[in-house]
Amino acid sequence: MNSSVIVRAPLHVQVAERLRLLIDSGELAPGTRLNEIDLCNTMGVSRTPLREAIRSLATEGLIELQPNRGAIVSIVSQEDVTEILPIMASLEGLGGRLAAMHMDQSKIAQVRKIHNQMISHYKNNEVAEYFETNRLIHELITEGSGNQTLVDTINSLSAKVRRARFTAQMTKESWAKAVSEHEEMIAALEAQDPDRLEAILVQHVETKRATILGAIEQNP
Amino acid sequence: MNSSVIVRAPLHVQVAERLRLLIDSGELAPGTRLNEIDLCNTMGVSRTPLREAIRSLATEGLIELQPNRGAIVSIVSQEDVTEILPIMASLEGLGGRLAAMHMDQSKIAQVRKIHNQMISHYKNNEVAEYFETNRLIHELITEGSGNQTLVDTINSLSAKVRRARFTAQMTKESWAKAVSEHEEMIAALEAQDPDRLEAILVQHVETKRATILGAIEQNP
DNA sequence: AGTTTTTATTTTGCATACAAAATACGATAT
DNA sequence: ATATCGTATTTTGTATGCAAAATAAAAACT
Repeated sequence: MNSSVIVRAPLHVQVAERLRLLIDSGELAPGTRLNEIDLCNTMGVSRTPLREAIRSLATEGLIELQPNRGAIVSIVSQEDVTEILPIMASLEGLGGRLAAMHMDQSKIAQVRKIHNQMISHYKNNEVAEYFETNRLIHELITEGSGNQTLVDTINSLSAKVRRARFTAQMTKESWAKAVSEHEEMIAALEAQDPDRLEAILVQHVETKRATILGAIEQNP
Repeated sequence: MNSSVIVRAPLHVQVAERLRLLIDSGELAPGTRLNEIDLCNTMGVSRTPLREAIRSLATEGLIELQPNRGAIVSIVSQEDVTEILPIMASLEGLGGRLAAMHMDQSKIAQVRKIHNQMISHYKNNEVAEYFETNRLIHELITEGSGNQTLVDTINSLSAKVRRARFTAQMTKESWAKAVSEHEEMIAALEAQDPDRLEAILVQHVETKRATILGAIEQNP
């Protein structure tokens, strides 16, 4: 008996993953029309699994179906972002509250470690590395909630905001503010203070919202 | 030129809707295996659109794919419900907060009207009608937030909890408590007090959580 | 009899083929 | 030259066919 059977994922799942990656990386920009035959050729699969993958990503919201006219990479509007961020604030706040209650010392220490890395990236002005460690910290805290549905829900919303790519527009001031909020986050987490961590995370997303909307104003 | 073109929905969308209905109504019970050929016959379509629909519902979480072995109606576990309800509490709270800020008097009056209907259903012990009006009130408040993404997110989570069908297990006490919380909700809404409405809604979902978990205890 | 092995049947996964709609193109008319 | 109509081509939507995997059934063996 073998309980760890290796089952290679179905084609439509693999295709969905590849498409998600292409969309997330911006290689398939928002608004791009998805030509089935072209994609089939580049991916080396037939139309059936490709179409199944497209349907999946459509229900995920990454792709928009246009009946009889195929599908396009969905466009994340300013309104979408404005709608999503308050939801993210609530959910990240909840995640932080639960994480402060449930995370053990070793995991908290791990977050602290990455936080320190992030700070040094900030000081060295290493933007890409900063964003990556930043993302990782939020991910670890959310996962620390122990609520997988919460993690999934946040990820799905977060993916859309990320795709809008306003992050690069961060000013010196907003960056400094974000970093100082992160200091407070870690302190609240180490103190295992749910109320405080929740409040800081809600505030943190609010800062993010202000940053993003500020950036949008300048690029109309 | 005609801007209101009638485009009949693609088959896979129609099929997905019918499947969703069958699952939601319990006609397709959790755990039921979905035989493609059988479903094709009953629905009068070929396997291609059916499979596309199944993939969609799978990413929605209503269906679980089992590679090389088809799909089953996904089973909502007690853990799932335990995870979902705190999220619903946060989101409904946010919805209420926004609704208290944005809803106009006529819409608030509409909620009051349905609330009064709900109360009379409660007094007459009309359970089904009570639940329907109850659901409608929550829907109206959430929609009153003006945040469509929030509405969608809540609906998606709510659908899973509803499918678990623990609602029938409500005791006299928990029912009374829910009703009194609803009185407070309406008062807060009419006073257009965001903080209060948010707090009540969070509390309300907490009551629901206690009711459901109490019911689960008795039916192991 | 019970268990394993082999064979047959069903069911899913993927590819292809055909039909319908949409788009692109060109000819004709004004 | 532009606009409109009609035809050709492309692209999507749906159905079907074939291969592989899984399940069920039958046979062989202990």
